[in-house]
Amino acid sequence: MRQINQTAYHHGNLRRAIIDAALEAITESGPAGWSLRELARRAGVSHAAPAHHFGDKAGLLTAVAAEGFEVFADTLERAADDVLEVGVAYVRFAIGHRPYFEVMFRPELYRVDDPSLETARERAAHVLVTSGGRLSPSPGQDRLTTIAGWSLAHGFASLWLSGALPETAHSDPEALARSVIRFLFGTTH
Amino acid sequence: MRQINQTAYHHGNLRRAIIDAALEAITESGPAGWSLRELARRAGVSHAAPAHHFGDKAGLLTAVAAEGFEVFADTLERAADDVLEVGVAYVRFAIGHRPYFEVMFRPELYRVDDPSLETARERAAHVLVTSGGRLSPSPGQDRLTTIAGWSLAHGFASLWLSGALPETAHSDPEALARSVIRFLFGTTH
DNA sequence: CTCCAATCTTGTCATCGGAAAGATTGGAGG
DNA sequence: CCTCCAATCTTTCCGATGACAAGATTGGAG
Repeated sequence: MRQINQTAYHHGNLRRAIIDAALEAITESGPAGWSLRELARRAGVSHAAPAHHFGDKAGLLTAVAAEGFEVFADTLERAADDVLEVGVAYVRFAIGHRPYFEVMFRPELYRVDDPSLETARERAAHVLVTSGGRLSPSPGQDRLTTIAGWSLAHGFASLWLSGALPETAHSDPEALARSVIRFLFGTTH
Repeated sequence: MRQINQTAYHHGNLRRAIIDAALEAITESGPAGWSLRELARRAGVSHAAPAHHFGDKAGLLTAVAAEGFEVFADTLERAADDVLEVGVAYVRFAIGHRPYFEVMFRPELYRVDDPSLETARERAAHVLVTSGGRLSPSPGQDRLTTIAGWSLAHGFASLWLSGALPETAHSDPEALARSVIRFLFGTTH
């Protein structure tokens, strides 16, 4: 059993500590408003310690995005029974796990060909495509339905996060998202 | 009449040159993948010259966002006759003026309380709200319709720009956007 | 023609990302 | 129990950056 004390040469779980610090920092000032050195300071290690685990800044953000896509896929899969709730779950993830979301859909920040990241991303995409198919009025419109639902959920989440939506921001975003989705895809579900 | 030569102490139109350089740089590597000093080099001036016109990096991005919202508002207003085309115009702007779009909806990058920026942003919002009202099935659903249409257009544009949409990316995004919008809001317009 | 204010340059500082080289230590294998 | 290796972390260094201060240049109003 490791003791967690301040003088230990080995941190014990630096990788996790740095990712957590990154999530906090992203929450506070976005995916670009902080430095690797600051995260190292927060974790109580030297400024070069993170490099061992992540290589560089893009490596760290790759780890963040990969973790994000896994939580994302889990969230969507749990909601997959009720098709309309998949869209709500999409919004719930974006708002409830904002720092992940803000990295995931900014591919210039990380390495998109990371294997574990790709796996989780495809898992999430599969739920979206399946839901789109089940919601489609005719087999020929599966693709259109998927893109429409995806765009709606993604757009609502992005606009809400950026604060672009009007006074709306003060109310419950998840409930509002549910209203919007049912408004467009029918209320009979 | 000023001569534009390489040895002139005064650039002549540095403000515009720096903004143009910023738009190019953002196109190449996103809103964070460049430095003020690099823009100064591209414009052929010293590294401190931009500061006189914009103060700091946030000041430059404020100018970019303000200009973007003006072009944006113009684009939407021109399409305002056909309600469904407002959504298409939204997507056309995002893809045709990508560097503007990538800054505009990232408020942590600039000063959101800039007066000229606020004016243009409200002008754009007005077109969206008006279109939502005209598309709404009943007066009580004006707000929901506006948010739905806005989310759909914004989400489609964002996903297309981030490359998240499937093989779709190879086809004509504007036509695809039109299909998606008509799919959800009816084809009778 | 003069002179001021806008514009641009030079110089400086703390900080950053990244790389190199060395120190420490947990734990596998003898 | 001991040794030693590989993973982990530190120290040191470099070029580049954003921001600021002080000084140089010049267009154009009067």
